[in-house]
Amino acid sequence: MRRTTKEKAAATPTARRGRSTGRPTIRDVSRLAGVSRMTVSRVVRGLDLVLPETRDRVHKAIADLGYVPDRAAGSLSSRRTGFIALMLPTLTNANFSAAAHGLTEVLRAADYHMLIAYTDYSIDEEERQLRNLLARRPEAIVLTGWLKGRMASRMLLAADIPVIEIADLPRQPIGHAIGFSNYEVGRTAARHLLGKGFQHVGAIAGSNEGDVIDHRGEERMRGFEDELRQAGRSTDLVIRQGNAPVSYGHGAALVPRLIDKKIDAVFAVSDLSAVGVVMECQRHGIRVPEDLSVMGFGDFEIGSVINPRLTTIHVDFKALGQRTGQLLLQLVNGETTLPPQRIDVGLRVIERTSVRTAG
Amino acid sequence: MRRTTKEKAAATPTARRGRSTGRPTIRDVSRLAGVSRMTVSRVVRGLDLVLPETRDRVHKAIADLGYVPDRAAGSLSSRRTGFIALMLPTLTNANFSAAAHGLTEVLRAADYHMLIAYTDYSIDEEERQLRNLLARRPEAIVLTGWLKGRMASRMLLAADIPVIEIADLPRQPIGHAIGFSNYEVGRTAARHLLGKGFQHVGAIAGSNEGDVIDHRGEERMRGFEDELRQAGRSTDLVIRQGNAPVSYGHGAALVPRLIDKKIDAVFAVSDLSAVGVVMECQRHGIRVPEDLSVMGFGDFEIGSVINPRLTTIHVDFKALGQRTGQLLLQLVNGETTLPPQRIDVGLRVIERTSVRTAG
DNA sequence: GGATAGGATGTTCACGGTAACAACAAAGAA
DNA sequence: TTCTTTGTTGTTACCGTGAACATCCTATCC
Repeated sequence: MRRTTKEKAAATPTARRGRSTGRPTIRDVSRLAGVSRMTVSRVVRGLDLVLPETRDRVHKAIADLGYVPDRAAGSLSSRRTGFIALMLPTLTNANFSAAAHGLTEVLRAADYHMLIAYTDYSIDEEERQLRNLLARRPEAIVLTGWLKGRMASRMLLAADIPVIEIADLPRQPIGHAIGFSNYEVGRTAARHLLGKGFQHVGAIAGSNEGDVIDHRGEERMRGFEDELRQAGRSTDLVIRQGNAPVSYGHGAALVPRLIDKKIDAVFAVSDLSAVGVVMECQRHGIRVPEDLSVMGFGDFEIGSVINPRLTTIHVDFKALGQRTGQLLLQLVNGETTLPPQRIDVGLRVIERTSVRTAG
Repeated sequence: MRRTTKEKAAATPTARRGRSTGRPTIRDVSRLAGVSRMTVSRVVRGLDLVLPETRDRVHKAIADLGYVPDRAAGSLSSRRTGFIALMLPTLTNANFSAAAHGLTEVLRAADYHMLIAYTDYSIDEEERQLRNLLARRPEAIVLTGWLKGRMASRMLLAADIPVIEIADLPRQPIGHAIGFSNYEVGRTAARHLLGKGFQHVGAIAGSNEGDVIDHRGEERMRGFEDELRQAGRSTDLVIRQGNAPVSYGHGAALVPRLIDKKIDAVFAVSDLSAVGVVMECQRHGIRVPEDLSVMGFGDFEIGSVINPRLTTIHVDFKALGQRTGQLLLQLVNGETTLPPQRIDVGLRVIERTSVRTAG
């Protein structure tokens, strides 16, 4: 020790004053190591301004006490929380969790922590969750919803942090946007099926009633219908029924109506629903794709496993998450002057065997 | 205003001193509403000690400024962060995310926020992630792994917060435990298949090599093998191959070996792997269950959709998450004297049609 | 030898809230 | 009337850390 610190030592180290808990703080470490709190702080943050000998003494004290720095206190002082907020409709969708996964991967390396909230497709939850997230002072926020509320926008504005909207590319982005067009997904699906020569092209999606709303699915249907109209076809075979999030059961339940309507090719709003259709068809002795062609969206793993393998539309959600992470890092590391980015990660049809060539 | 506050007003409200950012703070609200910061704090927390007239004035100021309280600052002072930490192996497993979902649901109502970290089945990540979590000062922590490291235990101890281990019931719980026995899963599966009269009973699981380890799957295999031995059967037909987390491809890839070994009933470590087996069998013209009976674990939704529907073992992960949430709330609300709980949520065989009755 | 530069460490104060307690007014009790 | 109680609001002092700046020491240079 080159110098004696003037930091006052408590008469009894065990005597805790005020509101403090029993957890070791930076002060305990500093006393044990015989240095100032600031020196400990420097060691903890790996600032490399400290003599190796001192550093080792501090590290030993940290290990002895099982000290873990309090990031809440740290961020209060430094104005950097190391949080990135992420708002999702649900955790139980493989594509969203793939995006979250890609995001986390990139940010983890930079010592950022994702703060995840999800709304279960409920609009009311959105504002509540947003407030909760912002209260943690994230350095940036990633949204998947279409934030509508006036109060929500006000809060986002006051928060004054970078905003990235992912998954669906909004027409009027709040800040940056990385994703793809669900509208184009619908158009692409319709174009693909029409191109195969089908006469009775239908689609199945959830209906949007009450508080639970799936904008993304509805966008896909809009695109699908527009493409149908443009080709001079009727949109009567587009069926909306059941609530988001749709799953296997959704598709299975709609098979009777598909038969009723004599549909020969159907686009399902999600691969899960499409798989449900295929499996239910097997039970009814309806051959896929001979009697009914089925196309999905999302390229969920299960689609590539079933018989026949599912034709679908692929979007690389993990890459989407990773790109978001990279942009995020640029933004929080000072490149605040970056003009609003709008990145379309695109989509592509994966042709497998659940769609035949007709006519 | 009944009294004039002595809180010093800045000469120029816009002039920011020190390190502060542009975001409105409780002080800005207090000035605008003409009350003390403490009064604002009471209104924000809904403490109902404030005159309605004053409360309204404060609410208006909050709305005007778009003020969102800083929870980091609040928790530093109150010693309550409102965080519950959750460590998972992965987010992309439907059962784990169901548990996370159930947990979040319960805690959300009590204004707690889940802080999620996941390790991707890597041991090295575990300690790093644990440190990151503890740095946020969660009021309790929920673990799914088997924490091994000495340092990890030291940190957990120093954190001095309730610990709940979920999913797998450990032999020596650190604190509380809610879950089921993966060992029993294996035994139950073996018993079920043996009870059906099969002669060549096998199983497929991941192998545990390198840093990536799936304790849970291995436990199931241990139980399976023990039951086999106890029945005087050979365990030669238990195949370990591929890394956790296993998915559809795992099962599909192992079908040739199942044929090779003339296995007539197989237990897959996970439904996903089992579904892979079933689908691949269809491609090879192997009939399920006539030629090969298949049993899975986890009761994933897809299992109830495929043909034939998958016989499996069900554990109610969502309920598991909810019960964890309820216990958590008891623990953080003062019931610290609660003796260590050990709750077995049990498991049950779901008989469907992928397993036949033999001999 | 004295001035200067730079490395290692220390001190002070602010970050944005809240616990604890104090102060004061109005209403009720003795 | 005076004392006590109750309800509302304010003041003070922290919570644990980091930014900014200060200080001390050693090495180097002319």
